[in-house]
Amino acid sequence: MKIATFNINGIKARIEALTAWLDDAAPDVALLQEIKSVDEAFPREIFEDRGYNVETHGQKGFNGVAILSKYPLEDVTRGLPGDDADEQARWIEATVVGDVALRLCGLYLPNGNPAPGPKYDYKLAWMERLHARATALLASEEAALMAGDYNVIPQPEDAARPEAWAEDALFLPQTRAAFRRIVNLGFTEAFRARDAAPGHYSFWDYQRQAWDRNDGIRIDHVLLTPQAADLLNDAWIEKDVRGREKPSDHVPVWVDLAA
DNA sequence: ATGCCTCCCCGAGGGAGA
Repeated sequence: MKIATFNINGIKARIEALTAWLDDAAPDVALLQEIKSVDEAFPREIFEDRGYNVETHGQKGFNGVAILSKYPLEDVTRGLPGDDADEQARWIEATVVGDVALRLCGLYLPNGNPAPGPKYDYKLAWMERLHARATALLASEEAALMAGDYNVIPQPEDAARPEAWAEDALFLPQTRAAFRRIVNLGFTEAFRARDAAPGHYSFWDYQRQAWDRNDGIRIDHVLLTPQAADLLNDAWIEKDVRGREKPSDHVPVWVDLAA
């Protein structure tokens, strides 16, 4: 089963690039972030016509996550538990059943800038809720993954210019520690399990010719429970998508599971 | 580099992103 996570930066602006990518790359499952659409406005027919089941958790203007799947999506839940007052659409879960059942969690972790400040407080609180959900997911002993835009640069080698991010919410020690604390519960970070080399990125800013200068950061991640990690065939970043027509500023990050 | 683009809201210019 080939699964990709992709921050598309707006479904309306990305519909042509996204459908071209789907037709070419043919993921079994695509976890999408930043759909920037309410559920009613999401063009689900375009994907259903291509054989995908569609589940969305959108909101007006920004944020929003979705799952496209060639397998039926079961037991769908929306919203990260732990704060009933949180109205931001950043989390969706569903189960797919291939050779084995696999729980999918799609996430769009808050950016958190400027730090310090209320937005950074929200990011850290959200990561604490993620830690709680991750703990429960491990306790279930299911094959499961949490994939999406984490807005976390885990290590200096995940940025072309780490010094430029020293004061940024994506790279502050407290951010990286919160991420490590989740991974260290027992998850496998799929890409790093396959490739330990520096210089692999999943985001390049639209500004300052960041793509042309390869001034990127790696912030889109797939975390696997042990039961899912046992199924890992491969993981990779589809870098060339960034150089296509009217691209998102992120590119797809993939795993291939024996599931 | 106090965001130089891009996308969203709408229908001008501001919020958000990273």
